[in-house]
Amino acid sequence: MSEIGHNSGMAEPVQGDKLLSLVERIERLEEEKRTIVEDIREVYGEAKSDGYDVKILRKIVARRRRDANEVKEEEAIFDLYLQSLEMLA
Amino acid sequence: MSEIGHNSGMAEPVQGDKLLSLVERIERLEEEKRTIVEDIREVYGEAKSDGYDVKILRKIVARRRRDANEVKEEEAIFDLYLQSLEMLA
Amino acid sequence: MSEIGHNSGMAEPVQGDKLLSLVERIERLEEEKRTIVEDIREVYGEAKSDGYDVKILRKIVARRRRDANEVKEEEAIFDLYLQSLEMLA
Amino acid sequence: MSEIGHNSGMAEPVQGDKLLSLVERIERLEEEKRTIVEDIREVYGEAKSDGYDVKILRKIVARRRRDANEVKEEEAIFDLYLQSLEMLA
DNA sequence: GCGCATTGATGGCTGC
DNA sequence: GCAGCCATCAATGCGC
Repeated sequence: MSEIGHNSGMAEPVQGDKLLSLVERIERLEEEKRTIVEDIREVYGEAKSDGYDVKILRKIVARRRRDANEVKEEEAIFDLYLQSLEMLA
Repeated sequence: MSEIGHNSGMAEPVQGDKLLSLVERIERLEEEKRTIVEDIREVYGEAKSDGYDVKILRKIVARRRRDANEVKEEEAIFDLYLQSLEMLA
Repeated sequence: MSEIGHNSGMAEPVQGDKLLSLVERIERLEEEKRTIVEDIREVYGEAKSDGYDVKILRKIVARRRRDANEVKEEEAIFDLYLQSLEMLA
Repeated sequence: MSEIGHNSGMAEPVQGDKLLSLVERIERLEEEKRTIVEDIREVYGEAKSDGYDVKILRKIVARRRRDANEVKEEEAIFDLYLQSLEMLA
């Protein structure tokens, strides 16, 4: 077989383009990501012109993110307990 | 004035919510970004199940990105040279 | 044990000073680094007084560095491909 | 004149090599810098094998650096005051 | 004082 | 499953 990628199935159309397709999907997504990142930067820029201290603002956002994660963490543990209890029931 | 942020203009409604508004816009964008990042991971995962070597695939993507950047870079340098020359004119 | 750091061996003299020793070695190296960085800045300064456009000069240096890295990169990718092929053998 | 760089003086030997010379001096210094950076990394690695928490260690070093800078800062201000006083003397 | 370039830190991925 | 590595992202410092 001339393709890289094991291709365990049989009889596939356009199979040779799979790699290119994957690459292009990734590149498309990376492009979107880049856009978002720029948008975020712009919001920080706007905050700055509003007189906010960007560095502190970043810390606030990071803190809230961390707090949110901790909440999820707690819930995950809580769920684990629940499951454990259910197993014993 | 009781607000952080200099607020050089006058008579703004809901002005105290500006900070919160900024934070929430950022958080919204970060959420979108997280989604994209997950999508990218999924595509790599799909590539893997197709039998592609993810590590190499990443290198390929990185390489193409670098090539594209290089083109831009070249143009930037070219422009710089032009500017330098104009200064001497 | 009263020390931070596990210290799995036995019978060490001055063992409590290990942390300080590490910190000081790092600081010494950082000092050296700072010197080098200043030297580099000075060379750019000299270039500037010679009439060279520092911004462009930096680009040139960066470019040469990148080219060198690219060679290494190519070799790395080449090796990766080899590995992938060996796995299929 | 065929050189970039104004070269305001006169009659210089090897003048065309000035650019290359500058670039090479910079590259030499960057190489040294890279070595130092590696050395620093190694010390952190050693600290790690000694059981120290690298992240915290970095914070300690950063803190001490900051403190040292602040001392210098103070001294600089102090010197400024001195100068000011001398001017009035 | 701002923007840019470098440098340091964090988090995810890979290989043992 | 965890440690080491790499890539990304924030932060500091410099030059204009």
